[in-house]
This record gives sequence, C-alpha cells and structure tokens, in this order.
Amino acid sequence: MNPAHPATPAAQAGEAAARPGAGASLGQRISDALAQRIVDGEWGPDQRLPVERELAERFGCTRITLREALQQLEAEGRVYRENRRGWFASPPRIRYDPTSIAGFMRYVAEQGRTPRTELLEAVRSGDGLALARRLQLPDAGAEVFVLRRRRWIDRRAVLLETNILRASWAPTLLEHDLAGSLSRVLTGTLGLHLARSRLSIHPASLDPAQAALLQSTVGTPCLRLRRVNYDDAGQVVELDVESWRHDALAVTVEVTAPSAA
Amino acid sequence: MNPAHPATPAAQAGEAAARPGAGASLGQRISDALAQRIVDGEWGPDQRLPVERELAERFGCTRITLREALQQLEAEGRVYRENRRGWFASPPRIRYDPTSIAGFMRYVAEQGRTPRTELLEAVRSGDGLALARRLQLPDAGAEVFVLRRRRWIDRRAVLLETNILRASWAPTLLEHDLAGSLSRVLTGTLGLHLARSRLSIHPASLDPAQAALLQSTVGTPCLRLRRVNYDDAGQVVELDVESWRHDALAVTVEVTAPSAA
DNA sequence: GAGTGGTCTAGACCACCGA
DNA sequence: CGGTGGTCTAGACCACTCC
Repeated sequence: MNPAHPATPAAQAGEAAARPGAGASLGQRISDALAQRIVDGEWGPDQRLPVERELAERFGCTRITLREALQQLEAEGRVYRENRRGWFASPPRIRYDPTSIAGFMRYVAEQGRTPRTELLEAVRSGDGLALARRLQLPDAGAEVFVLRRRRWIDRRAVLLETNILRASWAPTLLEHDLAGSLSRVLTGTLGLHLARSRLSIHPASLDPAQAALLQSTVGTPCLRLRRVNYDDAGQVVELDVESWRHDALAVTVEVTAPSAA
Repeated sequence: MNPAHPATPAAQAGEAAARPGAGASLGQRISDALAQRIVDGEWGPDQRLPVERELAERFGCTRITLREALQQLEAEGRVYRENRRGWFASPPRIRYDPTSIAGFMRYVAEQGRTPRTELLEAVRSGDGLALARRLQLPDAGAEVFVLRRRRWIDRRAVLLETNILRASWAPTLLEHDLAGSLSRVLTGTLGLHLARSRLSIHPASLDPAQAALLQSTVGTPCLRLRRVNYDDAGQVVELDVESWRHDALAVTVEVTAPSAA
C-alpha cells in the first residue's frame, strides 16, 4: 500500500481542481462558465453581474437553476450578493492575522483597500447581561460596556463586531473615539495591557438581524471569530465576537517553533 | 453619539439571536422549526433525518422549499448531508489548535471521539509538479513526496489532507506508517524539527473530486487550511492543505501577549 | 412605476443506494 | 428494483430598489 513510484497525483491537492466541465450538472456547468468569465475579468471587483433573468436566458435555463449556479459561486467566495440589489464579483480576500497588534483599520489600509468603521451602539450595562453570561464572563453581575460596530472595506459592509469590556478595566472608555481602532484606545490612550487571548474561528451563517446590517440575506454563510482577552491577573477583561462575510477574509497565523513543547 | 445609559443591547452579540419566527419566510420558519427539534434532541448526533418528501408533507410545502430550509441548516452547521443518502444531525465541532503539537489522531481522541486516518496516495514525484509550483515551493524542480489522506471522526469522513514534503528533508518517509500521525513520524521517528509555520484559513467549497471523497455534493461549503512549514534554515520543507467539512471544526488559537510588539 | 431579487408551487425525470 | 436525493422546468406573486 505504498505505491512509491511516480504517478499523476490526481491533479489536485485539496484545492479547487481543473474542472472537466463535462458530465457535470447544468447548474454546475453554468457555475463554471461564470467563474471563468470572472477570472477573465469580465466583471471587476465589486462590480455588478447582469440581472438574473438575463443570465438565465443567456444560458438557456430557469432562474432557479441559474440561482443554484450563483449560490455555488457564492459558496466559493467568487461572488456575493446584496439583498434585492443583485450579485457582485468578490474582490480579493483581506488577509488578517489575529495574533498581530495591527487593528482592522491598519491592515485593511496596508493591503491597499479603504477601511471604515461605524459605531452602531455603545452602552454601559450593569444588569446580569444574558450576553456576558453566555459568553462566560465569570461574574455575571459585573458592569460592562457593550460596543457594536459595523466595518467596511471599500464600498461594502463586511464585518459586524461586538465588544464586551469589563467596565472597571477601562472606566473612561465611552469618552473616547470608538469609530477607529479600539486597540489603539485601549493600549495607547488608556495604557492598558492584555496578557493572553483565546481565539476561536468557525463557519456559521448570518441571522436575520446581522443579514440586515450587512445588506445580505438570512442564511448567508459567514466566518465567526470569537476572542476572549485576559489581563495580567488572568481575569477576563474583554470579549469580542466578529461575523465576517465569508468571502472577505483569509485568517493567517504565524507560528514559531510549532513543535516545541 | 455616545448613549452611555443602560439599554437593551439589541439582544444579539454577533451570535445567532433568538429567532422571532414570525414575519420570516416559509423556508426560514421551517428551518427554525427543524433547528429546534435538533436542539431538543429529536435526532441525535450523526442520526438521519426523515426523508425529504415526508418532511415536506409534514410542513406542508414543496420539496424545493424544504430543501432550502435544510440548506439553511447546513450553512449553520446543524445538519450535513451524504450524497444521495440523506440528511444527518451534526455532532459537536472538534476544537483544533493548529499551533499545538498534537495531531489529528490525538486531539480527536482527547475530545471523546473516534479518529481514523486513511492513506489514499503516497508517491515520490520529481517533475516540476504543478502543485508544488502553485504552492510556492521555491525550487520547482526539487523532488517531493505527495501524501493524500482522508480522515474520519466516528462514522464520518470529515477531512481531506494533502501533504507535500521536500524529499531531501525526509528521505525515508515512505518507509514508515503514514496512516497515523505524520508529525509523530517526522519529529519522533525521523527526529526532524520545524522552526516556523505560516497558516492560512478561509472558507471555500468542495470541488467534484473532493465531494466524492467526502461522500458529499459539489459546492458544499468547507473550511480550507493551508500551512507552509519551514525548517531552521528558513527553507520550505512541507506544504499542507486541509479541506474540512465546515460543520466539523472550530479552529482555536492561543495567543500570548498579543499587544507585545 | 418598472424592474429586480426573494420566495413558492406542482410537477417531472434521473442516478444512485440499499434491500 | 423500489425509494431516495439531485436536478430541472415553467410558471407565479410579492417586497423592495431605483429611477
């Protein structure tokens, strides 16, 4: 069971393979054809595709079949949709290293794109917040700040973020500008320090409220990042939940000496 | 713009919110109803749901509408499908920390599940492999080993993995057992050492070949992890591409001193 | 107000799984 | 070989966007 002779390694390495195109379903072939046109640059980044009925006619199929093809491309991250506005070609993914200090505003700009942050809500809450409890804040009664922000890349809302911070840790937080870099406010202006972070990443989908805020539709796949931040005393001081449009992001992590115990 | 008074924080923190259930589309309401039954334990982990036609009749809708509801649940990671075999309730996600030394076999077992690894292919290749070139192996002519493996959790194939290793780095690789932990062979038996890793994670979808190997359907969303491993001299010695069923995995990362420059 | 995407119906045929 | 999921058709209505 060790065929150690040269052979064609099945032409694929866990990546999208060259698609034969034949033998596949109609929806699949239409999806391939559209993908090719996108690669060829027929529709540039963030540019709108023709209306569904026209594409369906062009490919000689039903709208349902055409939409199946588009949903296929959506899953691949090649196109995205805006609710009732149409389908658009996806721009390149933003690379994001959660272990680095750089915040959203900075790394988006560094990759030649235009970031924007919108503060949706900033409140102080002292009641036994269901949120904090569910997110494992140890003492459910502690006062917290809750920030909700929507972040944009170029013309498109790509990210919803909720921060929950222990109020006693950053008492003057709400007096500062929260539409920019939160980490700059915390570590810069307020001189605070985080000792440790625990990050969790998993695919999920947008609920109705999120979909509305991202101009998207319910059930659109997304990537969910959850972070728990600890201070030097090992106490939880911040929780962070991010929901990204799934085609907008590639998480990268640098690991040094991964085999060192 | 700083409403610093107690208020209800919109009842959601970037997580799935309590779903109102009213006002939503039929497919959405059916999806919610099914989700509730799954939570209630009507169908346990890896257990098959009733056939589509029966569910459609039970909910008084078309099969198309029912399938839309199921695809919604699939995107959320609550159910998965096996090609032409039906829909199944998803078991809990496996938590996986790519920065740790533990390999697949170990962390799956540690979480009370049953791991299995299947070697699909193990070849030595010396030609300017398109793969290696596309994956940025610096000297395209270098001899490499290509491993392709399929990995299971309990009764279900969840992961396709391709490893490309510089042959000169681990010359005797193919003589060892490759159906278990690769890292154990490399760092244990062969005494090799990795200095640095660069990991990239992004949502994607399964191509036809992958779908077939995972008993899945083309276009099923997946999570793609790509890793480039360097030795002490800073040379690329291994490439790793993993395609996970997207409901099977939650990537976790421990970061120490995230704000240290 | 025209036209778009979102949703839904009522069928149908086929490929494949499993008995 | 029966039943399943996968695929596709030919419509229809509605809510919403955009002009």
